[in-house]
Amino acid sequence: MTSQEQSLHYLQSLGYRLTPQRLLVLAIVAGGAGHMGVDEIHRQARAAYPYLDLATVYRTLRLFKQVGVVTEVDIDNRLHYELTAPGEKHHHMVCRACHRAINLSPHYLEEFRDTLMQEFGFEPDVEHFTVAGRCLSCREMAAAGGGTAVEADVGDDGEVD
Amino acid sequence: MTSQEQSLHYLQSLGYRLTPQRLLVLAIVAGGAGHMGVDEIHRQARAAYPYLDLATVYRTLRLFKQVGVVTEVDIDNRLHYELTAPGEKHHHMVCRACHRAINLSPHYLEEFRDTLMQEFGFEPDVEHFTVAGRCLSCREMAAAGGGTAVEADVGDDGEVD
DNA sequence: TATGTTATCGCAAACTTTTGCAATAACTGG
DNA sequence: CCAGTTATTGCAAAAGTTTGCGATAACATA
Repeated sequence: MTSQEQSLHYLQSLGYRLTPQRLLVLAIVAGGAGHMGVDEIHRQARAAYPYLDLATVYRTLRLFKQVGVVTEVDIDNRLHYELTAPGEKHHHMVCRACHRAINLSPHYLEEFRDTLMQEFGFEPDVEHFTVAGRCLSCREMAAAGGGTAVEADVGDDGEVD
Repeated sequence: MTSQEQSLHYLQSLGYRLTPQRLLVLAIVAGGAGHMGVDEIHRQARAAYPYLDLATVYRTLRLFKQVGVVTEVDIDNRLHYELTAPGEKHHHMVCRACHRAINLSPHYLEEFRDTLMQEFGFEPDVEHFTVAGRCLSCREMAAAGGGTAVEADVGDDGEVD
């Protein structure tokens, strides 16, 4: 049984229905390399089934995320998804300058998770964990440029016109 | 010099201009108790200055967040802001069931931050850090209900109609 | 105080994501 | 295999957030 079939069985066992739309979206996310934007998933899906609505894509991906079939990553204010590989799960560090997503092994989070559980009884959503920040190369570039804070901000994200 | 005046001086020192709109938004966020939604900030601002546009509120808050004057929290897919209290900063745990935001001392993050810096050269945005998850009371309630996964999901966020 | 430069604003429109609703189709039990 | 139940879909519209652009106003300089 492939990983996709496993996911589908799992959905069914939770009481969700298996629809062509869900099969299609799952196949596309599984086929794509790395994190895919919602619009790209929708475009590919329409190639196979033109009536598939964007709202369905959003709903489907939200469901997949909820049950743990896919992992959601926020990249530059847009949602991206990738297949959750059971056994080799990972989280993400997203650079707010270059918007690259770097994988992060769950090992780095276990300690943090345990602390939150013990101290607050709060169960963090480590399935869908993302840290924003700045990656090494972007930090080096910013340091090399060495401008004022305002100039640096312009380069980073265009806040200043 | 009040904390607000400090923030304004800081903005100016970075090369940003002091406008009535920025003063107003800052005063409102400073006056509000806890995290405020964007619409609420906008509503209060319009009471004092009716022409202030929602886009300006968004831009202003984004700027404030960027320079560290306010802290952004995502609560139930909506942006909320609160004044950043220097010296007593904190982060947030947002429950995905009841949408309450629980404060988290930065102490719990220092270790994690250091690890990321050392291992990957990645500088996490600890200024604006939020963890999603489920709080103690919501987890207890879910456990008490003890329904199926589907029923539990309905109660949680209405995904299933 | 007058003048020039340009960051910021207001407006309108775009974009991303969510939601209400009637019609449809997936599953269940007979 | 047929009928009943209801989760899911497509569509349309709303909600939340961002962006382009010309006009305005904040700051710097003289």
